[in-house]
Amino acid sequence: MKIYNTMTSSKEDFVPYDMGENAQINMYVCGPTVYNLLHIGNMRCYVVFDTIRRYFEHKGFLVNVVQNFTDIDDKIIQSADEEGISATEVAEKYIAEAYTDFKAMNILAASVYPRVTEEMPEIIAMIAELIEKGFAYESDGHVFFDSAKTEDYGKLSKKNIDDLIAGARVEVHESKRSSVDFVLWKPRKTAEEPSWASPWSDGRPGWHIECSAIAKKYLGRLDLHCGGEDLIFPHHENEIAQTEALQDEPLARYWLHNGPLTSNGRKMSKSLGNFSTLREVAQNFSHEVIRFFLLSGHYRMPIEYSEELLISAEKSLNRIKNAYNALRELAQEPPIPVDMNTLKYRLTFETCMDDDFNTANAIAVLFDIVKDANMLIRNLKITPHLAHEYQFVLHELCELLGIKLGDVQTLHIGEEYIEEQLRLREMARKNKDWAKSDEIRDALTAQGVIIKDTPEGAKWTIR
RNA sequence: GGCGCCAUAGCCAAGUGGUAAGGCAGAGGUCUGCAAAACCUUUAUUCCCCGGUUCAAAUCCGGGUGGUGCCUCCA
Repeated sequence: MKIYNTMTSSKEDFVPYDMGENAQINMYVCGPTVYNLLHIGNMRCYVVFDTIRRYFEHKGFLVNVVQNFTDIDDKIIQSADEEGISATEVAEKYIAEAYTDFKAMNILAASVYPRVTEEMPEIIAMIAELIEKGFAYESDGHVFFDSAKTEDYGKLSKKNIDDLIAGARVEVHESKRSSVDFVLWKPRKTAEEPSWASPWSDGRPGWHIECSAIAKKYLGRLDLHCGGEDLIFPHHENEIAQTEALQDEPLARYWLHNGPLTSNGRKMSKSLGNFSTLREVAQNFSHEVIRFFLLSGHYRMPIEYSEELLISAEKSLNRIKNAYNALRELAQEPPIPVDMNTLKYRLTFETCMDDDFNTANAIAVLFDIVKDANMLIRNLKITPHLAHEYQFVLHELCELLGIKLGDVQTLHIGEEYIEEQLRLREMARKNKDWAKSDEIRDALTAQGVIIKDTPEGAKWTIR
């Protein structure tokens, strides 16, 4: 299995710490700051790493996933002011919304979702240790990490300290020794602001230290550290500096970063304002379509978002669903499991995924299955057992990508109503009243019911 | 200014040395009352441009051009 490691800028063979039977691998995913609904660009990260997690599980690993929630931060305090509620209430609210979105996107639950506000003892202890060992200094209630004390600061993002100092675009905080130093602890600005007691001031942690402390507490040794590529610098670089100042082992063996979702060529972000929340997109497209869309390109490449491209993705996924439904109607449970005829698809699928999780190629394999199955059906070469086998492999490989095929979606009209309308349409068709027949069909189509006329009569499926 | 990444058909997108996957859209045909779904045929002599290496380059090297990401106590 080859994985692209940002640290070495190359694809490497995956070698976990634990190599035994039922080996466990530790995976840390940088989670969201909860001050708003997640947008579809945020979602890409969670979908990508959920897919990777599923694939590791398929390979027989027990995957221990830890994903944090940053539940205290300037933006949360700002949202609280705007919404007239407390920072805690803002965080609670958007954590609940995030769980709803994760579930809707069929993202498997992490082992634990630690919250920054509940990890203060660990965070404060880690800062204290950094000061004690000379890697951090206190100044006026602040604590800063002293970048000059590390030997290889910048190794992940391939930056060097001199360039960073030369390129500094923002006025350096008066208490900092160097523009490259970053904050570990900062005092509260107002008495109302949420704060925690510490040896340095009543305040709260900087953004980077939380992930280091949480990863250390819940995972110890990390096989994989994952996040969006915009986190490489400074966030992940700083995590490395903090953690590796206190231990000999690297913070993580493999660093995985997903590419951005773009809108009109620019990274979708809250600051640019060019974002669509998942909720907004989900009004027009199913979550399966959104997930399929997000996996249609390689995870490290940018993906352009537009309604038009979602429509294209929807049609593509429908091709798979149509074949799946056709197979399901023909399928019959085999007495013994067989995969002689479909083993080749599994093997090709795995070859694609083994190559740095190439979901674009893996999806092409799904279309191979669809093409071959459709041809067998068309040429009446399919047996009930073979139909079952094809249906099974299609379902299983889609499931590996987290894409649901078989689930009936919510309809706003009842089945009895549909059946009744179809009876009326059948009568109209017998009388060759095509206008009436088409009118009924169009009405049902508008409500999301697709009618298909077959020799055995009309059949319906949900769009 | 520093450090990266990207450029493949109308659109999206794989492809890191051996002669351009896949999907969407389009065209023609089969099936159908018409549709839907499906099947068949068709759609890049060529991968941003210019040089170079090689028997062989979309792939490697050099130089351009265009786009974009990061360089904050932003996330």
